[in-house]
Amino acid sequence: MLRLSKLADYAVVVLVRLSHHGGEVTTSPTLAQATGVPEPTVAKVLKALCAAGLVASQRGARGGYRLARPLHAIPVAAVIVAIDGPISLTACVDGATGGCEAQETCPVRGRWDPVNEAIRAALTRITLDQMDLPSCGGVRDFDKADRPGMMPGAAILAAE
Amino acid sequence: MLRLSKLADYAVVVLVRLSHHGGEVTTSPTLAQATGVPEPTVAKVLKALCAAGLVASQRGARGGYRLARPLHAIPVAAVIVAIDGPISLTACVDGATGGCEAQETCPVRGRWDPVNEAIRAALTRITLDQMDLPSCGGVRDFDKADRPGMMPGAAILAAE
DNA sequence: CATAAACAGGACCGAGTGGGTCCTGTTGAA
DNA sequence: TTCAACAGGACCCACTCGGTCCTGTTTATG
Ligand code: FES
Ligand code: FES
Repeated sequence: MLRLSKLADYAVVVLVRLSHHGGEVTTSPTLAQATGVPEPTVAKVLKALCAAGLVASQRGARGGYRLARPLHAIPVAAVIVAIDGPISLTACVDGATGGCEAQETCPVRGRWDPVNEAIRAALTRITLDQMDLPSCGGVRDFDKADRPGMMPGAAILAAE
Repeated sequence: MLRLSKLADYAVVVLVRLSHHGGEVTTSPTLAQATGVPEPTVAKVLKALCAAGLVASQRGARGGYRLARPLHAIPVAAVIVAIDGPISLTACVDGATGGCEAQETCPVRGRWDPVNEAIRAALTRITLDQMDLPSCGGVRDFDKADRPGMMPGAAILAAE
């Protein structure tokens, strides 16, 4: 349930990895090497993050990306919004695919708002630095570059 | 972002509607009429809910469904789990689609757990009765059956 | 000034999944 | 005995998303 987009997961990985480079600009191929995520995908993610202002880009030769803010100032909500965007195309919003024509009589009209809000709050409360520090005993050998088949993907939030 | 399955939305609508029938058994066609959700889909949802123990079924002629517990005892998390199930098929769980072979070195290994937990808590805290009572001024004419094109679908939780 | 490295920002395609439908039992009240 | 209604599958199609690629544009560097 509540499937999180895999791209968003990648974004978190990339951002955390990027933070380990200090303030130095880092190229997307380098990040791809370090994370094991295919390079084009890393580039795609970084572009989105840059557009959202989470990372700053340096164009031209010797260019690359740099964190725009420290990790502890980036809530996961910001990352998710940057990647997946505030997908407004609900059936309720625009009548794109035969949307609900009886909005004012819908039994759950606006009923998801509190749920929505609660989740949003939870996602805003947790920042990226909390996903970086080793707290569950995992191996943290980030210095070893090129991890072959690493594929971040705790991309599903299973309930219970 | 965080797209909620549409079936889960349907389930909430059906459950709330079902609660308005008191303890009387109600057929799925009746519920389909009342909610506007296509009948086969309602049946599908009800089967899942029955399997999860959220509703009780009465087989045979004059059969139907009945709430197994009052609304305030059903957290939305239970509904979502009943419908979508604790989808365990993460890339991390089974190596189905080239899953991560370097789980122990993965940078975000287990990092989503707190987020997961926070969302789960939020979803457990909110119960179905909170999605029923009119609190935002919406029209609540449940007694008028057959709503033509009603299509529940606040199925996307947009963040910010 | 020429060159190459690296980002920008699209278009594009294929696989996977979930919404929706249908069909065949099985149950049990009338 | 009959029929309404649930049980529990199988099934198909549309849509989305992950992933790739291509063509600019920018800017260090020699
Ligand atoms: S991708 Fe499965 S543990 Fe990191
Ligand atoms: S389906 Fe859009 S308001 Fe209910």
